[in-house]
Amino acid sequence: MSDRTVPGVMHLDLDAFFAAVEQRDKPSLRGKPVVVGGTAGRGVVATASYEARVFGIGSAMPTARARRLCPNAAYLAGRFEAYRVVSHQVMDLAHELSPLVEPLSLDEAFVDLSATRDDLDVEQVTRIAERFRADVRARTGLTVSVGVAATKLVAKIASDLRKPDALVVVPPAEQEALLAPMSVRKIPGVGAVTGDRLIRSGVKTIGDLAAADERELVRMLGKAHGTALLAYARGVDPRPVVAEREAKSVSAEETFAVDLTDRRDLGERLRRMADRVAARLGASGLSGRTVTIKVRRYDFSTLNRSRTLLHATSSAKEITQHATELLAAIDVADGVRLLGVGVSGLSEFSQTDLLAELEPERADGADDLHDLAEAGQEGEDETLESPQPYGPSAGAAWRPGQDVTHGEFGPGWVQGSGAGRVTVRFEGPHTPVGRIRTFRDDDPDLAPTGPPVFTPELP
DNA sequence: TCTGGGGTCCTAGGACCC
DNA sequence: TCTGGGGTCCTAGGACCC
Repeated sequence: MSDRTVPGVMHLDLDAFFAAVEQRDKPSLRGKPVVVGGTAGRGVVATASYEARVFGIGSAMPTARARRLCPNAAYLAGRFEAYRVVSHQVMDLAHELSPLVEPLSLDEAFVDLSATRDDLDVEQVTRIAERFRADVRARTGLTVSVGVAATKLVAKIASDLRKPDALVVVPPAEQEALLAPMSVRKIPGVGAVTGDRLIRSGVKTIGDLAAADERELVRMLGKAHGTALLAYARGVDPRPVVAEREAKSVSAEETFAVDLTDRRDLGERLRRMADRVAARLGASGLSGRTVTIKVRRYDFSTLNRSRTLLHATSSAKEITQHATELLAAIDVADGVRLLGVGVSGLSEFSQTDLLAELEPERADGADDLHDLAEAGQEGEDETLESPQPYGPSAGAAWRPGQDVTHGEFGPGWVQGSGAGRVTVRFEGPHTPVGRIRTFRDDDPDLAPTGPPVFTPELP
């Protein structure tokens, strides 16, 4: 475990990650504004390239607004397969530094450098971190910002301090002076609501927070949040770097292009989302006892309804059954904007699941305390790859950014589509800027592919 | 400007048990 | 007949993160 007087915690954060992978793989986008996220009507920005940020575009902004701010940016739907490959490469490099790597998302992780070394000092961690950053660049072609400090809190703040492509090491002795003048909003966990509450009560900086009264903070923010924030502000952060945390829930949700009111329509979508959740549970050998649905209404108010079973399940039919019953009790007449299904209270594959797998015919549930509820009344068997007859991606067989290949022109990517046409630019990570061609969107020579292979330059 | 999708953690109240 | 305190589980909602 890390010693709080030694700069042993490293935080890594890939710069504008999704957009950077797109620019790497699409030469025509290098140096240009690129926005990755939901491209349909109700989409929001996941990542904007630094060139796009100049126009005021940032994460979580509605894409419609981003388009007004910068109509000429490239708007791409995202290629998570490609992002996962890169993320893996970076996490592998992190594991070369320490066995204690805690991923926070595809593009962020903590690494406990002190797990394998004693007596770390500022010079040593600087060397380690700079070599790591060079390795990431050579292996993936991307830049990563890194912060190193004695605690998670300070390491994370440090990695953000001089982004992009920067290393900031905070010697423990300088930590307090660094934090004190910063806005309380810089503390991860202090968002819009907590930030406003603090600022309205006169607590603007981390220094102010460190001097605040604990009882007052607890009254304002609750026990856990109040005491934790006060400790952070005073430089106290005992959280260890924890490798491999187990998943606590699995869910799927969808925001519709237009609000829905039709129960059959909603039920069908609920069933498809339950299929996806069940497939993911099955793939990771998990099942769960609590089924939850989420309903966001036309006015953005959000309801959750859940039910805890006597046994754990990963069955699509069973999840659908319970989710459908939960939905039946909700008034949808005014319009549903988003619908979701989740399973929590997870455990490793349960007995019932094994039985169901071994004896698919038998559903008598004799050994089952709960009413197994003879789930699928329609008797219809769920398939994982059901076609999507409607939805926000209606008719959008070609998504912007998608990798494709053409019989005559070779590999490329979709720039845009509509009105029966697809526009493709033919280029890859190691080609010059490519030519553009437009095809009928049912051109038999055009086919989707996986991501292009990025090969690092050899030393 | 009009708000994604995948998660985590916390709080509060009520049921229930000892 | 009235009144305890603590612990756990469940449900619902909300803040927050990337």
